Amino acid sequence: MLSQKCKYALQALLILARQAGDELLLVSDIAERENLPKKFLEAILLELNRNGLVRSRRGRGGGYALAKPADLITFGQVVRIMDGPLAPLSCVSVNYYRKCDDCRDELTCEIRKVMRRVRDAVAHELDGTSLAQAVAEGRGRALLEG
Amino acid sequence: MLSQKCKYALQALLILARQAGDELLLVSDIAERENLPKKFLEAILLELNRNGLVRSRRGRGGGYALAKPADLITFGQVVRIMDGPLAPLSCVSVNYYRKCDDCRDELTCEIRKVMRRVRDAVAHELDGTSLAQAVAEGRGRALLEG
DNA sequence: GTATTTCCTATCGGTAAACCATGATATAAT
DNA sequence: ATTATATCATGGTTTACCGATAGGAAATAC
Repeated sequence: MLSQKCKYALQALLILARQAGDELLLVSDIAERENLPKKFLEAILLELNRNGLVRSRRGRGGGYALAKPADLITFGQVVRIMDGPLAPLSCVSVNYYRKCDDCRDELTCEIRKVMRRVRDAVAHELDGTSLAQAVAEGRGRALLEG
Repeated sequence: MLSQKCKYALQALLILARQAGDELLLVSDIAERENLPKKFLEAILLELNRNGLVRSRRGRGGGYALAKPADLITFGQVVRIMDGPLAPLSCVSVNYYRKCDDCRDELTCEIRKVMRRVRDAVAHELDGTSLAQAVAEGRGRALLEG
């Protein structure tokens, strides 16, 4: 299950994605629009900023915007930043691989084989869906294929 | 990510699945073979018992065996018992559906649409793989299709 | 009736999730 | 410059869950 943090991140990013142009949005505005806890959202956007998905300006007239076009930001990127590996087992993770503590032989582990397929299926969906696609889909029809 | 508990459960069940016939296996034997904490495994098998995946007999000569043929027990069943919903959001869960706390309209939520596909992909893999298939696959080739 | 083995309840330390409070720092308008 | 406005940084709180263990009750075989 996705963390609350990750859900909030996706909500915020989708709002920014819908915001055409380079207009900056305030944390408080996003929080209000989506009913998110403001301080928590602040921390989330900060993390997204450090990871290059979002850019910011501080001080009066400041705020947040996407750091790149919405079709270059995928759900997979967001989930990995917020919640870590997509894989159900670290030993089948591509981006966060780590051997299982007590595994005698990774190559013959039946659980691993199954979970590898799960990981691939999840990654296929999440890495294959961008913010732009999700927004378009929400408008009634998927206009962008990726 | 799967919990440790769930991993242990799958390991134990695969051992039982490999055990032909109705021979009972001791908790201590399973624990020893797979290097699992015995007391913890005890609790896990108890839970699997209460959920009908496993049957037991107590006292001398007692132990555990699968409650039904290995091709009728799927990874999906096990994961749901141990870790709950497969879905990344409760609002897209089929077996554990629950509305998101702060969702204004479930039907237009873009995040939900994406996560629904993820859920389906995961369920397809896990519900489509039985203990028997995993064991067969481990022997080099999948002999059973389901 | 005694040894064996599962069943049941309770507990515990550690860790992470979800926030909140406070203040520092950068920016723009006055 | 000063002030109002925002983001940035740090640290704490509360709650809940995860992984595991302890101790004994209940059932079964010999």
